[in-house]
Amino acid sequence: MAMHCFEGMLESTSVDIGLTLGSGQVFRWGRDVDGWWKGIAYGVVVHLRQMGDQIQYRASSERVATYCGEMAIDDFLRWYLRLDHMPRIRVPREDTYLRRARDLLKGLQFVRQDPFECIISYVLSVQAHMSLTKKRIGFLARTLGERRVFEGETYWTFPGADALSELDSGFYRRHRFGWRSERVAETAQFIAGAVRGGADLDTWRCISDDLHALSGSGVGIKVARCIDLFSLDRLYAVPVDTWVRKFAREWYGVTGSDAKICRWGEARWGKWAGYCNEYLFAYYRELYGPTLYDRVLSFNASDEASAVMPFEEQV
DNA sequence: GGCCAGGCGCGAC
DNA sequence: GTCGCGCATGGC
Repeated sequence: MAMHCFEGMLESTSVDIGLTLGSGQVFRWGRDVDGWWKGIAYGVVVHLRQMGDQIQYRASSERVATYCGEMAIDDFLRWYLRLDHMPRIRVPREDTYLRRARDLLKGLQFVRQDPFECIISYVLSVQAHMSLTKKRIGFLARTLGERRVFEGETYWTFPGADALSELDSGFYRRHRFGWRSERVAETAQFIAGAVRGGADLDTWRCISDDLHALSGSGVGIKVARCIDLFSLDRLYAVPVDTWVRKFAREWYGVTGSDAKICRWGEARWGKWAGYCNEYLFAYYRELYGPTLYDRVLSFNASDEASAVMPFEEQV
């Protein structure tokens, strides 16, 4: 059961691992007390540590299957962390907030999340604190995912669409997912039906767009933009959440519906609007919300498996 | 104990 | 197309 460790080094002149993995875009990464960032993505356990311009890695597999095909682990990590892509964001001279935010958060990159995991995660995140969302995602992984033991710690992969689609909304209700229950169940089933035989990036984009158009999926404008930005290479997307509403109003005098703020941001910043919005979002939250230090709790990979498995109904 | 969370969906206009 | 409101749950 214990897995071999594949190690190596990656060049990274522009990406900051802590800013990236601690930004809140991913739910299954954490920083351990030993200084390593630990997580599981695409079914592979990965440990990362930044050492200046280099990133040291340890991984549980040397091959990784993605929607872009199978990759060697170092190619995968360069792709996943988007190490070769850090666009130079041009800031209008008068936009002092964005300039400050960009200078402070230079190195925050968008990870290429697994689209299915990203969709389910953000459907679950609706009107819930990140800590609770993380718990729910972790619960799904422990009950339906595959067990991976790496370096003495237990991890669980995120379940596939076929596994998740076996659950009905009653299961989620019983496990106190609230009104997200019907939406997660419907969405998982929709995706399971749509990805038979695999899906590439274009297919995932169509699936996400369809879910957004489909009422009851739980994919509204905000969740759709998160999926776009964090897993579908649509780096122009501007997700509008409670923090974005605040900085839009207080710093730019923009008010109104989320859709209106979204259009404003995407029109204002153009091609790389996702970066601009994320810099401002993270900067504002750092000033007025929980800081990065507060949010990055010590890592706990080895949560006990749930005593109640989904198909062992205990009433 | 009240307020809020990386909002969505539905029914009125 | 846009606005207002109800919604389950748990953290703080």
